Amino acid sequence: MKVDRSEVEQRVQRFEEAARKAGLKLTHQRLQIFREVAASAEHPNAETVLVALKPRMPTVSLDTVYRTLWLLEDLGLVTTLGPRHESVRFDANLSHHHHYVCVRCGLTRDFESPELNRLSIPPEVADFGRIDATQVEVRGVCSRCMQEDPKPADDQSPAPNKRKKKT
Amino acid sequence: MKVDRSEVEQRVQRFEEAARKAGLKLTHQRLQIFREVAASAEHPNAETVLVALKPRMPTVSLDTVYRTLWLLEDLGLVTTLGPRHESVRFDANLSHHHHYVCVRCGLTRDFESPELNRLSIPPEVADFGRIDATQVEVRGVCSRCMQEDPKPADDQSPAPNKRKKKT
DNA sequence: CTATTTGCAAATAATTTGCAGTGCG
DNA sequence: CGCACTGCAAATTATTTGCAAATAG
Repeated sequence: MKVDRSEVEQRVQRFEEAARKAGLKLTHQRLQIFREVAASAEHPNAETVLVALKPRMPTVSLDTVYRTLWLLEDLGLVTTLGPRHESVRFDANLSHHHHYVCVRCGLTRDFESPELNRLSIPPEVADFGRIDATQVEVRGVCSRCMQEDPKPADDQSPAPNKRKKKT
Repeated sequence: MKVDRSEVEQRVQRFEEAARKAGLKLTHQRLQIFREVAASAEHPNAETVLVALKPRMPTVSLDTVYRTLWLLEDLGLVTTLGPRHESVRFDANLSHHHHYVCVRCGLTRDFESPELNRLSIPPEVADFGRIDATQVEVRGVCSRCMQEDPKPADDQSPAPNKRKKKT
C-alpha cells in the first residue's frame, strides 16, 4: 500500500525544510529513509525500512535507520505507534474501556464511557477486515509530569538531536 | 491506584475457575502474579509485577512472571497494551487519523473521520492530566488473516498453553 | 575545511528457552 | 507420585552507543 506520490513529495519537502531550518545535514541516507516511511502506509519498523532501502543503498546500516527515525520523531515529522522503548504491559480489566496515556511517562489509566463504546466507524474500515473491538486512546501529559515540567508536548522549538531516555 | 477489593476477588475467582477448567495447576506463583495484575489499575509490566511480588515471594523469577502473564493472556484473562513482542513502528501521516489494527498479524491502516476527530471525552478524564489528542483504535482480523484462518479472535476454546510466535 | 553523520561492532534491555529439581492434583 | 511448573542461567531479539572514517555545507 503506497501513499500518493504528490503527498509523498509534499512530506519530503516538509522534511527538507525542517532539516534545513534545524541546521541538520541533508544526507542521502536521511532523505531515503524519510522517503521510505513517507511513502508507506504500512507504518514500517526500522528493520522493514532497512530491507526496503537495501537494494537502492546497500551500505545503510540499521543503526542509521534508527537514528534517523528518532531524529524525524524529534522534528515532529513522524510519530510512533505503540510504546516507544517500553515493555509490554498487562491489563486485567476485561470490561469495555478506554485509555488515557501520558506521552511523557507512559502512565496509562482506564476510563469508561457508554457513549464511546458505541462509536460509528466509517464503513470503508470494514474493507480492511473484520472489526472486533473499538477503543479510544486519549493522549496527553499526566498531572505529575505537568508538575515536573509544564512545557507543551508538541514543542516545535529549535531543539533537535535531543536524545530519548528510558522510562 | 488500587482496584476494588471485591472486583479483585471476582477476577481471582474467574481465574481459578478458568485454570481449573483448563486443567492448569493453581500454583502459589500463578495466584500471586494474577492477583498482582488484577489489583493494579496501572497496567504493570512483567518487571513491575516481579518487584511488587518480591517481598511476599522472594524467590519468584522474572521468567515465571512472563510465562504466567502470557498464559493469562491465552486464557483471555488479561490483555496487553502496546505491541506484543513487536518493534516500534513509525508513521509519517501527520493529519489527525485513526487506526485499524489486525490483532493477528499487526497490520495497521490509517483511516480518517471528521466525526471521530471530535469525540467528547468524559470530563473525569481531564483529572488524569492534560489532553493533547484523541484517537480511535479499531481492532480486528484483517482480510488476509481471515482467509488463512477464519477462526474467531476471541476463541475461548480449550487450547491453553499455546505459545506465541514472532510476527 | 571541519563539525556532523555514518557504518561497524560491541553493549544494553527486554523477553524467551533448555534443563534439572520441586510440588500440585 | 508423575508430569506440569518453577528457577536458574544462557540465548535471542530489538535497540543503543563508542569510535574512526566519510561527507555535507
